[in-house]
Amino acid sequence: MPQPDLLKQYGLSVTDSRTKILGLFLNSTGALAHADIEKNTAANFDRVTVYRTLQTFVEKGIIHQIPTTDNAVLYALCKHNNCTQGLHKDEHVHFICNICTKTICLDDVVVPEVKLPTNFIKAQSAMVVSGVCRACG
Amino acid sequence: MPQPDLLKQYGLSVTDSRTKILGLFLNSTGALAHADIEKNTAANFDRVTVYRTLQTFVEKGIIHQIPTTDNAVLYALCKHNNCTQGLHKDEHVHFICNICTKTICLDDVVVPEVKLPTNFIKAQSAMVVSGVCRACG
DNA sequence: ACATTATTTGCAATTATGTTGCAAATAATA
DNA sequence: TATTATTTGCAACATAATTGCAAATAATGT
Repeated sequence: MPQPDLLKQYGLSVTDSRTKILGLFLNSTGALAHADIEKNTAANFDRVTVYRTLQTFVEKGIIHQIPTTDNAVLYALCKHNNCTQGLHKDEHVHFICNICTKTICLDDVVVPEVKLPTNFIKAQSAMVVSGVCRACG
Repeated sequence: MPQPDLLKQYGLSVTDSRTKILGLFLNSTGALAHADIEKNTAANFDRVTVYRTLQTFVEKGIIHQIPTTDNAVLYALCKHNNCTQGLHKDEHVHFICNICTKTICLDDVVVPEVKLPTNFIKAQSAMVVSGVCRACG
């Protein structure tokens, strides 16, 4: 589906920045940082616009934030369509390659369950694995 | 072991800031953020000193950085003594309580293994679970 | 205990990161 | 195409983090 239709489907008005930024995600294998987006859009959008676009996409369930070990802020597309307004359900493992430094969503690797100590109640869980990715191995 | 001896053991010169900041970690149940440290040291150390002290502790394997889902930067003591210069081996699960917002190291809950896709090679893994902790449940 | 050497600290300046209000520009709609 | 609603970009602000360098402090050898 082309970007404009995708945006409409999520109830968003179609603007230049949204179309281009969504395009970046659709054409990227790994996750993107705020800085990647600022650099890679030929048309330069204001920092604020990028922040607000990313925020909107997260709220609508188009992209999700990725937990990292080094506390960088990364985003990637929600590929299984079970994310909705504000509720993200992408409990898949994320992989950080130490060679190419890309972060990849392992969409088919589910975060395993763990046995918590008594009286701890789980709501959500996230897992990040680092190492060498397929492309670099 | 008192802080000064601990510092010496790690090959660090004993200074006021290091002793006090290490003391904070030793007396704390949960993880600490940079801000916690700035607030809780009676003697006010410069922000830069706090940053550099934390960095030194991480390098020496005294504390480790904790992955969080909301990209806050948190540190906690390495309790099992298998962390060395630059190489951290604390693959335990971290728990974030949504009520008291504390982050707790579940030192005895090991991060489970996952089956990665073909040609992905694992080096390290981290897991964060959020929910309600024992104290708040 | 003290002088010398090495390390650490704090300050100032700089850079990066993220937020808010508001007027102008753009998109949706009727 | 006119009207309304939304979005953008600017300016200002707030916070977080890094660097160079001189002064202060700790370690070392005698």
